[in-house]
Amino acid sequence: MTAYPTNHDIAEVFSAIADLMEILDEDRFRVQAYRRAGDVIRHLPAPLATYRARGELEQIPGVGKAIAEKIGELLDTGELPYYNRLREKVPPGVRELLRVPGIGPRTAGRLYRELGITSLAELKVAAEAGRLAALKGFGAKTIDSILQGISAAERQERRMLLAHAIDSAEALINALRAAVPALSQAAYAGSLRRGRPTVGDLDILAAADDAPAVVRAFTMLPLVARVESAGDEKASILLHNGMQADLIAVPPGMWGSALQHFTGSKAHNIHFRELALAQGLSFSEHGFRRADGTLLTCATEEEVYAAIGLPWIPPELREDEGEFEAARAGTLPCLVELSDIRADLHLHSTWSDGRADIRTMAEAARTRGYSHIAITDHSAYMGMTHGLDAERLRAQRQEIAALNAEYAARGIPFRILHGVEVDITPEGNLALPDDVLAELDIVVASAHIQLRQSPEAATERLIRAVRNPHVDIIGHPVGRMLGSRDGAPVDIDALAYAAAEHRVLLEVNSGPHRLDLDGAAVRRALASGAVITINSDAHHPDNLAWMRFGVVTARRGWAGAAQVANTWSDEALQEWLSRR
DNA sequence: GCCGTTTTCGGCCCGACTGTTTTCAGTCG
Repeated sequence: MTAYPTNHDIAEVFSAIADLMEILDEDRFRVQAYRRAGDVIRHLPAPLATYRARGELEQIPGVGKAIAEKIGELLDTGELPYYNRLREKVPPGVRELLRVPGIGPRTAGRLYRELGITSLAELKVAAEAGRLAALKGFGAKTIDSILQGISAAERQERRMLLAHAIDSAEALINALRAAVPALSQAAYAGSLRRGRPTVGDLDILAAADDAPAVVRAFTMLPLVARVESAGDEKASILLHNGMQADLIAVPPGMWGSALQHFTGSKAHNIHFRELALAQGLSFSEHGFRRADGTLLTCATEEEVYAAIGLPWIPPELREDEGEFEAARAGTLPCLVELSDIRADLHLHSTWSDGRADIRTMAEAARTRGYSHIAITDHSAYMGMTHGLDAERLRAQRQEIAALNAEYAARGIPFRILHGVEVDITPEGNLALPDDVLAELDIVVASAHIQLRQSPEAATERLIRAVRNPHVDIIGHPVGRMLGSRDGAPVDIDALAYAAAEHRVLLEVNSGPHRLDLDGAAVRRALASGAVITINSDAHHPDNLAWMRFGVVTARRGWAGAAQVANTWSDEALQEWLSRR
């Protein structure tokens, strides 16, 4: 473990504990407790060290006295004796057997105890040598499916980006609609509908009077490479592009309950069903089962939530992180919508590393109905070969002024703000002098290099930038790249307090690899009084469409339109910035 | 191990699908 155990590191320990306990067949509710703690910690907006410093560890849902103590041990020593004792009972390699689809904790435990298998490689050898057949209950089909599962696990199937998942899901739905004209409704659900930054598999829901026929048609689509399982209402398939997709088909009258069930999250559904049970209703994807055995079906999600006395909850909020309490109290937020967006305040052009000139980018923005944009090319700094210095910024200013004059002359209500994306050095200085920044309409300050800093250094770096009187936006604040690097361990609360005090906007960068800030951080930042801006960071006119991913991310952070500066008019933005 | 509009003790969501079974356990979402 690194010098600063990240939330991710610690979450991984608790997930591993849950897996090992489950393999050892320990109490399933204790297993569940560790698993939940791992999941919650993995998505926390601030470093665990920050929670502990404030004595707030036990306020984290799913973290009680015992787990809080273990977090403390991990933060202080990077070690956890309890975890080490488990690893002595079950070699860590046994855990990787769980990655094989179809192998769960019971099977993994038996493979270890009865055959001494302690890794994927050993499992493969044993399966190919026919040694698995010696186990009671292991028939030819089971062994065959394990062999297939091993190759799937070996392919290291990664979670896919939200943007790619949406493309595939929409293609799949279109294909299904074409194959089944009688389809009354079809939609994607799951983590994709909740807008998570990455998605493990596609969950497709379809409604038709003859549901089994829809399942059959689904499994026969040309996009399908292999059928994993198929019944009367569900099927699981592998697409040629490597993605896995699940379908649920229901009669139209059950659309609401099925959509709710299949959208999740798991934690949200468990909480929902507990609330239903408290009212004498047992809920499943088929509807509500009353105490007398009768079934209450729901054609819409609104009916599902209404049945237990709640308003409809937007999918982006369904993580069991307070949405039920807010729904009951009538305080659910009115979330920002893509149609609220009037500006994009972080765009590049061929003046630095963009692929289109300023006019092209501006016209793309006008096509989207925006009223203003900011052109924010890179400052000259280490590694940025085409970055702008003071002289080129002045030349760029003239080009933008000419374009604005042209729009005004043609009576077009559209304005281009002249900005820059200036680098924040590791110490928190800016790569351009103050007098140059003072000439610009708007300044985005971003860190691009040396992101592996201590929590203190990473936070101080950004806060120093916030305190610069010319900085208006902190771009992609933590600097994560999905699938390749974690973000800097920034204390979001501290950053947001400073941003609120100095009237600096925190960015939700909509780039499919970034989505930074993420939803949890947005929520935390808004709670601290900060205002955000959702920007595409487009380097090509097509990239302006990324805005939808940023909006979904902000919605996951409970953001309303008023808290998003690029939903404001140009005049309102100017007034807000000028009052710094 | 966590948690509280039934509870500080006694609960902890629900059902489809599969394979190998004569009635069900394991896995998955």
